[in-house]
Amino acid sequence: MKGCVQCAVRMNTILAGLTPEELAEVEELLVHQQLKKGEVIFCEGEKMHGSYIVKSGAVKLYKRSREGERQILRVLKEGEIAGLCALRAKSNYGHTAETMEKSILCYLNKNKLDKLLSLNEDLSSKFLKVLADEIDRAYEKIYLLGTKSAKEKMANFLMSLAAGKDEPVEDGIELRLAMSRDDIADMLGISTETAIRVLSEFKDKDLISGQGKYLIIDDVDELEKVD
Amino acid sequence: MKGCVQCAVRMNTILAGLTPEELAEVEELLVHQQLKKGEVIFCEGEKMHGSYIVKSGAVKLYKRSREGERQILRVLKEGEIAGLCALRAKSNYGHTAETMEKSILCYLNKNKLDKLLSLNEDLSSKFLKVLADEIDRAYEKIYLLGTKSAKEKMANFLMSLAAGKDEPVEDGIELRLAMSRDDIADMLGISTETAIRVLSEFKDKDLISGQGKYLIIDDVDELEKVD
DNA sequence: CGCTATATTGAAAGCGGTCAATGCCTGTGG
DNA sequence: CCACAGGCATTGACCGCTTTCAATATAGCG
Repeated sequence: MKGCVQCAVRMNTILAGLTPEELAEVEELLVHQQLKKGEVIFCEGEKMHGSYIVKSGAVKLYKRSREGERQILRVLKEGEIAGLCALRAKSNYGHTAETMEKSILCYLNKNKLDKLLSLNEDLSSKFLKVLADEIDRAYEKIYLLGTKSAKEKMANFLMSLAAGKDEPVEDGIELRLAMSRDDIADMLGISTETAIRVLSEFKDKDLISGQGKYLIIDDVDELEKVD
Repeated sequence: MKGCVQCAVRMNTILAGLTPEELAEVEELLVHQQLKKGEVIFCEGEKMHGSYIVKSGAVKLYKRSREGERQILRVLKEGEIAGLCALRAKSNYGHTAETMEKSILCYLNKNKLDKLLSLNEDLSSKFLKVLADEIDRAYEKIYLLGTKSAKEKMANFLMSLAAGKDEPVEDGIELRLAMSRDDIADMLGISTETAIRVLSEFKDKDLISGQGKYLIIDDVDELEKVD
């Protein structure tokens, strides 16, 4: 468990910045979990019991219909939190969370989280910012899904991945997609085939190159103008 | 200004439940505004300065692209809050807010709101719940936009309006849409013509009746099963 | 009472989805 | 080490839903 506190301090999570006493408190609240790729952390409709800080790896949040249609709502990376709905009054998870690769998570029990929040107003303030940021991100996604074509969605997706990198490789921006074509399609609200076709078209037009999970953006300017 | 405090108490807002002293505090923070239909409260990209509680009327939040495509993110009714992004670190509104009818708003300056939040942990807790609820709502919308057909979106929209009413009129549920076909289309991420055509089809199939802003859901069960 | 915005309908074109076949890549067992 | 199975990626053909463009109809408003 000591490791959890260590990681809370080192990591760029909302828990960073707590006082030593608070961390001692936190120590009792955190539970480490190591999960393999493809494991379900919690499931839509399941009774809600807490949140999970992603310490390493990646987690996708999604909803699925009875017919199997799936929409990926969000991909969480290191330092982000799954199950924020633990802060709500309602008591069931509204979506499913699943690891996309081997991941380490810190579990925060809801009751203890609530207690911690009521003790520490600075932590509340941080959570408010995290939630408000998440709303903004969600609004942006609603906008993209509601108004953009498949090509525009894909271009936007590739550029959002590129935004993380500040080291433009010699000729372009190198990306490694940590997900399948299927996942990409379900993030963008298009079919897998369309996703693949759009990528192929981008390659034909020399906007991108590479293959499989390793892609290179060769022409950012043109990608921005896709139409 | 006294009226603001009165309304804060009476209204079902997050400000309800504050102690008398806190309300006295709030009194200085609130500013009333009466706006006509179609007035812009704040604009995407504009420097952020505060939030607005909707006291009466309705407010739509939307984003718009350079080409004029518009996506309505959310419609706020009495008691809800526009400009929640005031809680974030970033300093610009991420979307535009505009009244959909004559509305009364209470303005909450950001700095004072922050102060109030730091003074009152219960208020922080309420805001956390409001924000978490909003995230859930946004996720649901992402799911609908990403996976559903025009008909399904419309059916879902009509039923969500019906959900507010508990008095099923003799033969069906009476709805009065407080918005144009254009607005509906931009909420669902479809074209105006498609929105109208879907409504016409529903009428042909006797799922709904009525015209203009007054519609009646005649067959909820069938509407739920729409394709 | 005309004017302008909104609502409605038609026809044609295009984007994206579905179905189907094939290729590719990896892990596994013989 | 190789063959094979299963999953993922890719491409083609075709179809249907949505959009777009255009023409009216209708309604709210000054």
